Order: sequence, then C-alpha cells, then structure tokens
Amino acid sequence: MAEDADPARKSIGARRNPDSAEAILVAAEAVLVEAGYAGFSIEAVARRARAGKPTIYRWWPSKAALLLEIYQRGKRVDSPDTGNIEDDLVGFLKSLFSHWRETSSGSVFRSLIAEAQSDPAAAAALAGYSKGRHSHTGQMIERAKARGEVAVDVDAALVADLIGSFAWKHLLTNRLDEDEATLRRAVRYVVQGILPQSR
Amino acid sequence: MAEDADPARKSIGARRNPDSAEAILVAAEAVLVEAGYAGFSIEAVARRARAGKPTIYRWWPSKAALLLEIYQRGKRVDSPDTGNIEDDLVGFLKSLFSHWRETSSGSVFRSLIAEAQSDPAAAAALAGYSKGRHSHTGQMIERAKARGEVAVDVDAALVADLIGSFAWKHLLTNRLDEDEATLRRAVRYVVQGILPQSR
Amino acid sequence: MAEDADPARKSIGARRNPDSAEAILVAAEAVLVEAGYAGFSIEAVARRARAGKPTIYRWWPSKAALLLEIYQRGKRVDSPDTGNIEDDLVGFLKSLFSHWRETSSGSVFRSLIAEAQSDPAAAAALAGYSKGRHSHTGQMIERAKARGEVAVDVDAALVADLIGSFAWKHLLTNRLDEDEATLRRAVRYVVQGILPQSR
Amino acid sequence: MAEDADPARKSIGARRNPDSAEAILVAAEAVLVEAGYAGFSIEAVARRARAGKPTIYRWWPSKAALLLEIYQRGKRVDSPDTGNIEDDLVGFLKSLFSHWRETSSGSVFRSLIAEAQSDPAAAAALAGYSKGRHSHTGQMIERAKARGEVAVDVDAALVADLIGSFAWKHLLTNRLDEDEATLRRAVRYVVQGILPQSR
DNA sequence: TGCTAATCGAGACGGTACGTCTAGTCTTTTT
DNA sequence: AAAAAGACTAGACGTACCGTCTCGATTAGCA
Repeated sequence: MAEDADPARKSIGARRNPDSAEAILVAAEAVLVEAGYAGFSIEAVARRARAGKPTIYRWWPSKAALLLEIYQRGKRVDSPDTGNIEDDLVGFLKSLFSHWRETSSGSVFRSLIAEAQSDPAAAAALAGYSKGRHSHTGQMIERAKARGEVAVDVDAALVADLIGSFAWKHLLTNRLDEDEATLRRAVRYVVQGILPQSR
Repeated sequence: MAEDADPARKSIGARRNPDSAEAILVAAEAVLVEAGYAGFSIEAVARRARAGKPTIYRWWPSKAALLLEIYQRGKRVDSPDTGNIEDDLVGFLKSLFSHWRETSSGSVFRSLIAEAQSDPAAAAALAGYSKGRHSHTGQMIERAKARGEVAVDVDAALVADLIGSFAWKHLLTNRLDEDEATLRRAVRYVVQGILPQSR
Repeated sequence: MAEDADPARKSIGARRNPDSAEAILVAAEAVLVEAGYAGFSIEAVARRARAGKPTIYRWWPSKAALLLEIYQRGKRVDSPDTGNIEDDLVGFLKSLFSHWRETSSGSVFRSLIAEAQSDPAAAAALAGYSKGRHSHTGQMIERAKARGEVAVDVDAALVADLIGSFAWKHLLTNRLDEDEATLRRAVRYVVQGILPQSR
Repeated sequence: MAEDADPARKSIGARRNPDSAEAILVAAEAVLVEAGYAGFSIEAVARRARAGKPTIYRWWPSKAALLLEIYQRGKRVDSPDTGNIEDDLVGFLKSLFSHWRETSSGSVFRSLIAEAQSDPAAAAALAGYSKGRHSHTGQMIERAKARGEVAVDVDAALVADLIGSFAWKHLLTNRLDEDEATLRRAVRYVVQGILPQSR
C-alpha cells in the first residue's frame, strides 16, 4: 500500500484525481483497522490520506458513503454450489466469517451497521444492500429448489435473511470464531427444522 | 413524565440521590427518542435532566452504561407458553417487535448495538446480555423438548440465537413492521425446516 | 464598538481571519471590563465574540497571551520631556495612572500580573515586558543625564524600576486616584532623596 | 509537622477543632509550595488535610482568607536599627527578600496579591495589610528623623510605600535574587536622590 | 445521665470552565 | 474545475473545582 508515497499530491485539473480517491479509500480502511470505528473520523482519514477534508466531502457526502465504498471494494462474492443445500449454506457462512475475520471487511461492515443507526442515508443504503444480498444468497436456495432439494414454495429471500441475520449478530457480538460444527447445527435447524420426527 | 418537576435538586448527603438518577434516566430516554442516537450526548442528557455532567459520569462511566440501564428498565419479559413451539416463537417475535416499535426500547437497543461497535465495554455488556437472553428465550425450546415436541438433542440456546438474530437484523434495518405471516414463515423454517419431505 | 455587527463570520481561506482576531480581542476586553478578571474565561470570550474556542486557542495559547495582546493594543506611549526630570517623572506617573484609571488598561494589566503568578509563560512575558519598559522609561533619566541634571553613574533602569514599582503597587491595591501632590512627593524622594541636607 | 499523624480526626463537640484548623493551614501551605498558586484549590487542601470542604468554608470564607492566615503565621517582623537609615533599609530589603525566597511566604504573598485581583474582599484585606506595613516600616524612617538623619517633613509612610513597592515588584517578577549592591543602589536613590550635587 | 446542638469527615449535588477533538463549510492558491 | 490547505463556527468530550447540601458519627455542655 502506497499511502505514504506521495508527499504532495496536487490537482490534475478540472476533474477528479483518482490518486486522491484511492489514497482516501486506502487511508479510510487503514484508520478503521488501526483505530476502530471509534477513531474513524473524516479528520483522521484526511490526515492519513494527506487530503483536504473538502475533497472527501466532495465525493463522499457522509462517513457511511465512504464505508460503503470501502466495503464494496473488499467484497467477496461467494455462493458455493456443492449440490447440497446444507453444505452450500455452511460453506457460505464459513467463508463469510473468515472473510470478515481476516480482512478489514468485518470492521467495515460493523461500522456501516453502526453508522446506519444514526444516519438515515446510511440506513437506506444498508437496507438496500441487505436486500440485494438476500436475492444473491437466495440463489443458493433457488438452485436447491431446482434440484428438488427444497420445497418450491419456500421464500428464498426469507431464508437468506435468516442465515444473514445469524451472520450479522455474530459479527456484531464478536463471535466470528464460531466453529464449523456450530455453524452446521444452525444451518441444519433451518434446513431440517428442529422437530424430532423430521429426520 | 415529570422531568421538569424539580427546579432545584440538591445533594442529599454523601450518597447517591435517587431523584437525580431517575431524572437522568428519564431525560436520557427522552433525548434518545426525540433526537435519536445521533443527538444522544451526555451534554444533552445533562441539560435535559438539569444535572451536572459529573453526576452522570459518576454513576454511568459511558454512554453504553446509560443505554443499558435504560433498556433494562423498559424490559419486557415475555416468553409465551401456548403449548405449541411455533406459536410460542411467533408470539415471542410479535410481542418483541411491537415492544420495540411502540416503546423507546427499539431506539435504545439499536443505539446500544451501535455503541457496542466502538466501545469495547459496551460490546462486552451487550454480549453478556445477549447470552442471558439466549437461555431465557431457550426456555421456550426446553419446554417444547419436555413436551416431546422438539428433539432432545437440539441446542436450545442456538435456536434462541437464530430467532434473536432475525429480530436484531430487522431492528437494525428498520423492518419492525413485518407482518405476522412472514414472522410465522420464518419461525416455521426453523421449526420444520425447508426440506420438501419434512412433513 | 462593533462587536455584534457580524452575525456569521466564516473562514476566509487557509489563513487567519483578521475579523475574527479583532472580534476576539474586543470581546476579551469587554469581558474583562464587565466581569472582571474572575469572570474572564476563554469560554466567555468565545461566547461574546461568537468565535469557536479552538480559534482562540489557535492564536493565543493562553489567557496571558490574550491579555498581553490586549494590553499592547491599548498601550499609551508617553515619556514627557519638559526639560526637568522631576516634572517628567510626575507627568509620567500622572498620565499612566489616568490611563489605567480611565481605560480598560488598568484591569488588563492587573489581570496580567495576577495571571503571571500562576502561569510561568505569563510570568516570563511579563518580566520581559517589564524590562522593556525600564529601558523605555529610563530614557527620561538618560535625557536628564545628558542635560547634566542627573549624575552620570545613575542606573537609569533601576530608577525606572523604582518608579514603575510604585505604579504597580498602586494599581494592585486600588490606589490609582492618588493626588498629584503625593505623586510629586514620591518622585522627589527618588530625585532629591530624603536627607535633610540634600538641598 | 504531623499532618499525616491522624488517620481519622473527628469532631470534639460543638466547637472548633484546633487540630483540624492546624491540619488545614499546614496542608494549604504545603499545597501552595508543591503545586503553586495554580494548583491551590480548596479541594486540594481538603484532600491533603483529610478534611471536609465545609470545614474549610466554615472557618475561611475564601481562598484569600486562608492565604492571609497562612501569611500571618509565617510573618517575620524585622526592622533593623543600625543607626543608619540606608543600612536599615538595605537590611530590611535583604531580610525580606531572603524570607520570601527561603520560606513559603513568598509563594503565599504572591498568591495573595493575585487573589486580590479577582476577589474584592482579598483586595480590601491586602490594602489594609499593606497600609499597616507602611506604618511599621515607616518606623525606621521615623527613627532616622529622630536622629536628625532624615528631613522632618518627610512622609515616612510614603517612603515605606516606595520601598515596599520595590519589593512587591521584585516578588511578582521573580527577582528575589537581586544582589545586595543593587538593593543598596536602589535604597541610596531614595535616601540621597539621583541629582549630581546631592553628595 | 440523657438531650441538644454544633462540629467533624465524607462525598454527592448542579454548575462552569478547562483544553482538545471532530463536524461540515468556507476561501485562496495552485495545477 | 478540482485539488491541498487550513481557518472558521459550533458543540461534544471527559475532568477539575466551585460552593452548597445532607448525612451519620462524635462529643461538650445543658437540663
């Protein structure tokens, strides 16, 4: 990461300077990782990026917008297709948890959720993003339906919501280190239910 | 609410003044409801409560502690016992959602979750609280087990976690107005699973 | 004084705004005059000047610095040259006392001395200022020396110190209304001594 | 000094406890010496003296009252009588400077002067004290008058004021280390004047 | 001898100010 | 036109003191 490589980054004329944008995003991510959401201020990002605050405000109207873009950049697209819905969902959760754990994404997304609790714009963006994820994750269920593995009248988005909820709550309560057995158990409850005769 | 009833609240000796404590909690709740989490500052609470800032800091070391106590005060203890696990869980979610919707509890709890993302102490408190809720909510599942309605090897706390996750995510994404049919569908997925042959 | 003329004073770019500086100095003087040294707080000055506290702290690191600048602004430069050392010194004291009495300078200088008793920086500044005044006031003695009116080996700065001391103590003990006869007597003691045969 | 000897000093009935008074005065002096005027707060004194704040406020209505009593306790009474007015005054200044330098009296008196600039009661007390000192110091001049060493129409109090002023200003500007030659020169200017023919 | 009354340490109270931090806006200068 | 730079008002942060208050314990002197 070259966020310190340019000791004086100037304007490149009457258009957005991609170096500045890049430097700001990199700096924002670094600040978030190093100082946490509590230390994540526009001031701190500007300082770290050697950028003026107005430059940040020009392109990202709010902290939430910045967070959202950082999160999008580091996004991992992954919906496994093992031919078995349980394995698919367990794999999804496993890879999501490790992605959140091992990259800055976890911090970023936590911050985004936190920000959404005070900033309506962030809330809207997050709701939209979440909805999008439902249909994305829902594809796993749809594939299972197509295979006849899942009842056709199942609301795929709702199942995706359930699974996503579980992930969110673990993220928000610092439980991303859950072992695979637990994840599998949770997924199995959703897939097979908890009734005694269901197996 | 009688937050303006006492035009001069003095010390009552070398011990905590319950009137002040009460006034502060009431004011905190009012500020949170009226100005939202963004406007929830210790300054604002002190102003509203006609209290000195040090008085607040003396008894609540952080915003999180204040939020937690407000939430505890307004807590609703409710785990229905209809003799049917699905109805129990649906009832639980319905009453939780309406409680969150219709009282200040929703705002308070959202704020608490947000606060926990930047304040480690709040995070710990929230994690502890959440764990406590799991065993509480888990009693519904345990009762169902005792009735033979649910498999004995089911991890009641994990099921509670799943149900609670669903509630959290709806709270955090402003979807507390979900209709009963959707809640029931979600609960049914957990109870009966989503497999086609499961019934 | 036009301290209320600008209901919204903004930045004028990446450099000091002289309007703000002026407003702050005017407000500081007004606060000092109206509320006295006891009521002279940075908060009060900021409030009165409609300025942010950081703006004050940016340019004046301490109350003392602010006081010093106010005092310098209202400085009266006056070392009479009547051709007679006694008249010069009496005139100096008279005009200094009336300046202190009739403008805010008296309050400002008193405050500065008080501040210097707790703030080492203020103490240093005051000591430096005082030394400067000695050589300034000393010029009256030097002129008298040149006229042959005063012994050539007299330490002009020390005499200035003596005269200045007298002024300070009167300022600090609210005795700026001393009549001219008394001032003249004091000056005469320094000029002619108190011995019976000295004239 | 036994300020730490009593780990629990109680009431001795419906009257002032001299132990408490003593402990408070000792503590006040210690705080002033160790932390300076800036750190001299009633809180700090109470803490140091293991006394309740009301106990202090009961007997000393203000910081100034406390300072005044401390100063009085440590007072040095000294007006040399060498038979020579110049030597008397030089001796007076020398012993005053060393007293201020080597005991806590200097800090105390400085603080008292500073306090008098914001507290009218302290100002009045200081003015009264100062006046008393004039007549006390004036006795040296009166003695010299009686010896015929000083003109009979000299205003002894005014001369005392001049000498005292010199001492005050040196105290207030941290110049208590002035060498004897300078003190003598200053005294000589007052005694003999600065005119060339005066010797 | 028991009651009253003032004092003690203690520490909470409503406030104000401290000096620092960030928010979001503004203007100038440079490219 | 957009960049950096950094100043601007505004206000929150958490801490220190202010001077007042009430407690419970203590003890002398009055009844």
